Amino acid sequence: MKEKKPRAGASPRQEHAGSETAAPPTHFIREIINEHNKAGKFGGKVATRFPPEPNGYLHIGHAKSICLNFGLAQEYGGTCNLRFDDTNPTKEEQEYIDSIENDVRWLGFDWEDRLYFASDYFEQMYLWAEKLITKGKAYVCDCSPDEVREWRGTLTKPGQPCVHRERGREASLDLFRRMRAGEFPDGARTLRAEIDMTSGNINMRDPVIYRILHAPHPHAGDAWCIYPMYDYAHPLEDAIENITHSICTLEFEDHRPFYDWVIDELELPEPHPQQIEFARLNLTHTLMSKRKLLELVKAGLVIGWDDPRMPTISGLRRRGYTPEAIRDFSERIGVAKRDSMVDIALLEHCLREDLNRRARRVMAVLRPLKVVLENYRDGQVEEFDVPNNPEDPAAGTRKVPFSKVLYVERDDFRESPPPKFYRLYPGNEVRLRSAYFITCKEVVKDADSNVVELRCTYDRSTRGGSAPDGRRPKATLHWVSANHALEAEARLYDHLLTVPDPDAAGEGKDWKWFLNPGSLETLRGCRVEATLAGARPGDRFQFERLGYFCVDPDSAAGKPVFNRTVTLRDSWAKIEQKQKG
RNA sequence: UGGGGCGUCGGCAAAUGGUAAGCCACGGGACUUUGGAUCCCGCAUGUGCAGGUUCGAAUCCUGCCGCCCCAGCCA
Repeated sequence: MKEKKPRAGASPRQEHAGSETAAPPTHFIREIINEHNKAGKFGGKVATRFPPEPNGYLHIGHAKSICLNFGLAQEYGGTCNLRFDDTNPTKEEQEYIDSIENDVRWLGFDWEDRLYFASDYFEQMYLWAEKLITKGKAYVCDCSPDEVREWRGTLTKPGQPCVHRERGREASLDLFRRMRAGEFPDGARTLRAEIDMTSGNINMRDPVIYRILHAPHPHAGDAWCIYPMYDYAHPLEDAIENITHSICTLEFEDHRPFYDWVIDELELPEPHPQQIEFARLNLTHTLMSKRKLLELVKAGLVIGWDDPRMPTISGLRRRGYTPEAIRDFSERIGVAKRDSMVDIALLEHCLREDLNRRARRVMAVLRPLKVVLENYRDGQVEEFDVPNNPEDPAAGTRKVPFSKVLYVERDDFRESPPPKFYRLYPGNEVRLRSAYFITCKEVVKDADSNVVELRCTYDRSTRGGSAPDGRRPKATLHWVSANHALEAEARLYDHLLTVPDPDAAGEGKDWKWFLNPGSLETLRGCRVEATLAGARPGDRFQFERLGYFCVDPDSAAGKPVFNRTVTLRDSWAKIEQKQKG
């Protein structure tokens, strides 16, 4: 948002660009704009818009579009409008409008006073529709949906005009006015553009531009019972707002001829907005379809739109993602016209890079294993200074209490260590971060031979974590003092899907077949540093050696809940994985 | 078998006729009080395929092949 992240050194791309002014990496849309500017097409102006339909929550794919549209406007000293494309009241809700505004703002973009609704233009659109009828470029059609489909032909068979095409302008105008007046039931008639039933482009075979929908509208209320179709409305919205570059996704490429037709036939002022299509974002191991996401929410497979496993902006936010990381990601993936699938590892990389720089470090033991220091005095408590962020000395240090009974991570102990395991095992010495070296002397088990406690000794000469004789344990462990730690819940998230691309994983399996049953693991009884007692929902931390965590709104006083945003890179896990084959 | 797009490393993606950037991932090494971070090194004798033009082709031409989108009164 406000702070410009001073990345350690210039970005490699910028270095490649070769100047201090760091020209952004280019892409075909920038080139189109540059050409327009060179030719003076829009008088050097750049006016874009982000036009969501309020029928769901925004996701990471929308973030790409938001960053593109608002980013381009910023770059070229232009403007970007937030415009709700609310032409279908049967699917739209105020809740979605609110969430979208919130998400765009959270991402760090500002539409100032340019918040628009397509529905605010309905009267003008209606008047223009009448003009089309008067010009003989539109007619009221009485066909049923099935009949429309039949007359339309197929991909390889041209369509044919229905009788209503010939009914005359006056009749159409009269009927259209009565449609608006509410004389007909839903679906009884439509207004259609009159173009070419034989066009190879099916979008030009007299597309429907108005339909009857007796439904209240979340923004326009009950003012209308006929609503314009996207294909008719969108070019007009753009024209009304003097949009110069109307950026949308690839599937609308086929619609561009109609987009231009509408503006041309209505003889709207030049220069007309230019529609430009780019490839939408696809991300591995997740879903990028509003329909499927809605299904997850409705089926209760996730707790809501903001479930931290969701690729929604609200889900990512709750998970602990930062707007900076998402914006960086959007820039790095580039903009092109080829269908692509971006590895979610890149998103995670951008996040780690951002969080590493700014997240406060803290020690938290997720799966506690009790450690008793046999040679440490009962009741003694020491406090150690622990750095808050090694990446940022200015973040200072904090005091962390240490005592005879501690907890360490259960994963950090093995009774019989595999090769290259450097952590605790009988007889081995390790460092407790910022505290002492300890050596495992004895393993205490319960009746079922579960390890329940480690008896260790500490070396008092290693206070602070370094030995006078210079010996250096190969492992440094995080820990908490049993009597001082705070109990917490941790929610560990993994990918939503078990496969990178459910559509490619095939064999006729539905995407739901690939939902990851391990996408959420809830851990209770975690022990965290007492300094976390004052943490507020949304606060982010690095739990040393484990990952980045974010305080969930489900937290209660004294009972914090942490979402694991992303793990740290874990080279031991890789070694272990390889050992397992 | 109509129309519209797109094919460059495992994944993104530059190169705009002058001899294949960068990032992620992956592999190796250095350093390390986070097996974190950081830093080094490696990673397309070749741009879907086949021809052609040219001193020179990922870029131009021809012909194939493959993938995506379109038959909502959704957007």
